[in-house]
Amino acid sequence: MTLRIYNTLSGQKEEFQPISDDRVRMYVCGITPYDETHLGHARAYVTFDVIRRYLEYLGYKVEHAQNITDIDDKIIQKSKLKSQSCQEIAEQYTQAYFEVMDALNVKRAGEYPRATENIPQMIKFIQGLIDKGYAYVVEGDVYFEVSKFADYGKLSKRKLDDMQSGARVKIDERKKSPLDFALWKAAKEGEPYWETPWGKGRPGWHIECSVMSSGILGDQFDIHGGGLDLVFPHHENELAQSEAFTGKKPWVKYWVHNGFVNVNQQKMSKSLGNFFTLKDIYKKFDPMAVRMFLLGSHYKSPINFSDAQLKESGEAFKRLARAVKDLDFYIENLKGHEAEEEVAETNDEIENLRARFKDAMDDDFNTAAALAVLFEMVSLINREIKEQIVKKASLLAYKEAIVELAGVLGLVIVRDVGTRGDTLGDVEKLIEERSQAKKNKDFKKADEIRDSLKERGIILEDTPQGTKWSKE
RNA sequence: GGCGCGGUAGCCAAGUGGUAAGGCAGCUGUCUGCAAAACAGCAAUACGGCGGUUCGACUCCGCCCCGCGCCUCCA
Repeated sequence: MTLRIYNTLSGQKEEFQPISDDRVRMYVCGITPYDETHLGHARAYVTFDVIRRYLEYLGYKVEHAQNITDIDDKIIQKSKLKSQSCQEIAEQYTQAYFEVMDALNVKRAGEYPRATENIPQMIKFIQGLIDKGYAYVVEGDVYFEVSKFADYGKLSKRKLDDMQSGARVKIDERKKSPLDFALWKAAKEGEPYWETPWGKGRPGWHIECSVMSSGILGDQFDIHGGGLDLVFPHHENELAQSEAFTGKKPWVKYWVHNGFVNVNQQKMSKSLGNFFTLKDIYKKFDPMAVRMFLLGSHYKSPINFSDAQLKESGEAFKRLARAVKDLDFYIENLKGHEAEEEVAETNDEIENLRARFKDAMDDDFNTAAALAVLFEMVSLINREIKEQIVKKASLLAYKEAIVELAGVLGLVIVRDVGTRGDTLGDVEKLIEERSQAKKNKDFKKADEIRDSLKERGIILEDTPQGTKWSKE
């Protein structure tokens, strides 16, 4: 099977064929850093992180760029509120963003272009649109004239007439059409501005993505992504600008959009005030529980956030992580070697599971189905350990496979168990003491040791091969 | 009004024209000094409603009901 991706532009799943054979150029709409990163953002960036990881797994070289909108109304507002420069505000929240994303194991993009660092290119781009007759200047503002671009609406499947009748926006009389959108905004008193041929001002929202994506990835590239809420107007407008400017179609081959995170069946959003920041969520839950939660359903479906859901995802993650810890333990402690046929059989099983994992991911990145394959592997491993039909060689092979596939989903299932020598030695000494106590049938003492370690977050489990310990 | 998404066991969630993955929770058993984990098994006889097409639909078609989103800054 080959990879198929749902393309918003065509409204269908399409076979994925990048513009050049061995590399994929992907642009993801990034954040406007004026507030804390919340779960909704996590959904978007985990989605594209998985897409990137899977493409890399398939052997593509992925060029991944993600913008940072470091100048905009919200930032200006916040800057006034906190008496800090826009730059400071943007920088602060950008760093906060990286922190919470790192915890989620989201790979950093190759480039993070900032709007304010690309102003000359934007001016050139806008001037080009004016020269070609797609844009006009009104009192220092520059607008894109939607009616000049025949394909307008093709991404979001809207007709100009439908929109006009339904528009609830207050109409700016200076614009030729209410749908015309700002490429450039004239500066207001006290706002940051840049000099341009048409006066002082700052960029509109959409222009940066057109300019920066093509600046880094070229006039045409493979994947452009973001949340479903960006389809209109943001991406529709970007598309119009870019294709109008270069005359090349399609600007973007595959448009990919992720669904929302809901709270009590409502979209999590800033304006509703029902958003949960990752920083706060991490106080109660492991970031991997969050990742698991996001991976548990298809990236386009709405998902409902609740503590109970995250807890459940955390439990599921633990089952996965435990399986790997167990593998380590038994690789270390299981005596003897298995027959060659057994190893061959293990490799067959792994091949089969790997193929099914790939089938799932090939179907528009079906992480929920891929995860199911991972859990089947866990069951298989646990059963074979229990029945003692596998030994070291098979266990090593299983471990390699499960870490590999979990890695494609960005799940970190192998973790440092605390390598500080003294702590480790201390724990092992206590375990030894407890084993002695158990031998002497001094269960009271044995339980005390187990309880005291539990208070330190260390769980003991007895097995026929000895006592296993792990951190919670 | 326009466009779009969803309604699968107690909960979450894949999926298929021929009687349904996986996870969480529950119950029983095995193992254990006890536990934990794991394993085995059980239970829900799970596919919004009504019609239609078909030998056969949860899966296709039509209508309806319910929930949600976008159309305005938003991942």
